[in-house]
Amino acid sequence: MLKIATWNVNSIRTRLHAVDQWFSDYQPDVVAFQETKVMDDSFPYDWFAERGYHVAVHGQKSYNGVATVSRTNITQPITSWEHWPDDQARFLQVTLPNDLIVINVYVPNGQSLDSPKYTYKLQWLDALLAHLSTIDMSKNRVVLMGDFNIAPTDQDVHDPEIWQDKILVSPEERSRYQSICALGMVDTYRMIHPGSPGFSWWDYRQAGWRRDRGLRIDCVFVSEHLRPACQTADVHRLTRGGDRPSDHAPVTIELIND
DNA sequence: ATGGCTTTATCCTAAAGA
Repeated sequence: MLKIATWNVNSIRTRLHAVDQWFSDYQPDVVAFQETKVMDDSFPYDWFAERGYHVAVHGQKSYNGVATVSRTNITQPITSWEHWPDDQARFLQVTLPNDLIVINVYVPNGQSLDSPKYTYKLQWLDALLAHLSTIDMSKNRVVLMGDFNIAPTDQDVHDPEIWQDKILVSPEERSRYQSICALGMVDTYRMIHPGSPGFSWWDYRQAGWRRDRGLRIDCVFVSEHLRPACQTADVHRLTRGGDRPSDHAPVTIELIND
């Protein structure tokens, strides 16, 4: 059994105490981090090496940054797309033993519907879709996970009226989310918990956590080929109530026969 | 109507996040 997680930590160096607590509790095998906010040469490699994890990073200064850690060896890291070069560190694909492809994404936030950052977000998602379309999801073992910055439906939003016409819930964003599914990828949390909100993010402001005003924007997809192997998916929301927490909680799946 | 909180850096003010 393989324990796989995605977690937007909002600075890996500032959050190492929370990472330490959660790794001790859950003992994950593979973790995709987003918003590491650190250049590659300053990543806390030693912390992970001491605990038996291999590390692949794609970082940048101050903003963004993704990293994938695994108890097993990591090969074939890919950090950019030839068809759409991106100067922000938001994508990291690696291969694990048994030809398991693990794709870690930090989808742009977009800021607001009238912002140039929104245009960039939609273009970024189209580039991701172009990349995913080159992989046959019915034949390959693929995990796609990260902070998608999209609440796929109103079920994933604490108060859809408040979020009406805001970023993260627009038809254009949701359409691209559906396009990921149409390529043969399964939204694991929603498959296993069709009736639970499954919020993974709560605003630091307005007592968002205490009032449970959250969104489900962090997701683990598996390829159709892997669907039978995934029978467990969870949001580890208690991390959000810990000491100096990230505003995102880890989202996990467990794969059997691995 | 605005901002609330948290992090980083060109560090006490601004930008970005969602």
